[in-house]
Amino acid sequence: MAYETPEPKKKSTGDVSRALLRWYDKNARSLPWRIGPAARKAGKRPDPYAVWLSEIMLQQTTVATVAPRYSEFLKRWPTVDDMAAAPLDDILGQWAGLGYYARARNLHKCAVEVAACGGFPDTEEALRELPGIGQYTAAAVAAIAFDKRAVVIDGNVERVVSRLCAIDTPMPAAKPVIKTQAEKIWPQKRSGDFAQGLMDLGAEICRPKSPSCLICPISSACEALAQGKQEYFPVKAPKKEKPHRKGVIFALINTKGEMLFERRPEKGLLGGMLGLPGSDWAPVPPSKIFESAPLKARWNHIGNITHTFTHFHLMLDVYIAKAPKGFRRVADQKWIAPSQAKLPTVMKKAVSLAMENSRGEK
DNA sequence: TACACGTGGGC
DNA sequence: TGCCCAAGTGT
Repeated sequence: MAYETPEPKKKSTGDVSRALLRWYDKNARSLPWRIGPAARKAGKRPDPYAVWLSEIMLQQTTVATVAPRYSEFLKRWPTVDDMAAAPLDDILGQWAGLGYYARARNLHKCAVEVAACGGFPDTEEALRELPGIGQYTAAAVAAIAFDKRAVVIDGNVERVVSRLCAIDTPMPAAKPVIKTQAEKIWPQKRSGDFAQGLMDLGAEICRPKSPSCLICPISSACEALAQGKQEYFPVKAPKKEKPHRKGVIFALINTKGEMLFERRPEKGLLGGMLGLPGSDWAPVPPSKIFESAPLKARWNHIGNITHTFTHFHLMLDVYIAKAPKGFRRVADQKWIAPSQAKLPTVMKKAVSLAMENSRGEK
């Protein structure tokens, strides 16, 4: 018998947005910064400050990581005016461990600007001018907080749309293609719910690995599924190899058991954060190891720690010593009890190793 | 356009 | 263990 399977009925673009919104109405994740679809329909609007804060924290960071940290931020600084009035170092300390510290520096800068203007602007264009707000965040805040129609494209949306339309141009060249296709399915109303629905779909159904196409509300319109190539999209360029870098780092301990920390330069890696003094991080270990030490002392090598950043692997040799009588810290240095220091993770690792080996050094 | 910029969890 | 990935932005 030569009968072919009839082509399944494809949905129109309007059908896709209706199906997605219907799915979102029933399956929206309950998140601390979110007004659910039912309350939203009843007219409840989220606080733009809360939406903005959550969006900044969620940049390249998982929902599971952000949720508790978001609540702490909101409790400490309930309004944008509170945040604007806080010292930058308090923001950075509260941000410690979250990574991408430029977000925290821009968070403060943005809060100051917004507080000075009496509130957040409500258009994508004006939001886009604020520090730390790029194309994605401007669209997200405009849509979610202000109910504006804005095409919100994050990693989830890219994945869903590239599969839906089987876009085989490799990333990031596919971005304009994805934008064009997203524009076609984007509804005029409920833009914020549609964006969040697409993101929930990407997180829970249209996952990077083993997507749950069987329960996907828009599977009948999915070209990737029709081709049996769900996981093939989005097509990505091959990754570059991470280089290895090395350095040394010094833990100086005083008689109170405090450790000497420095505030790192405002720009660049871990900018503005607290860290232990040490060498630069280069492809080779420093030739004159003790030139970067905070003083001449009997430094005791206790081992090394490793850490992988986005773009390189790092190995640091860790040295400890006890501060001699009469040692005076310089301006940007501070004595802090190690348990109380708000540190980036790589520094936490070095401090932990130093603490484990500090018997006899304090 | 390409790269700098963190971290923790999953497999 | 090591690689992939997560609601991106700035330069």
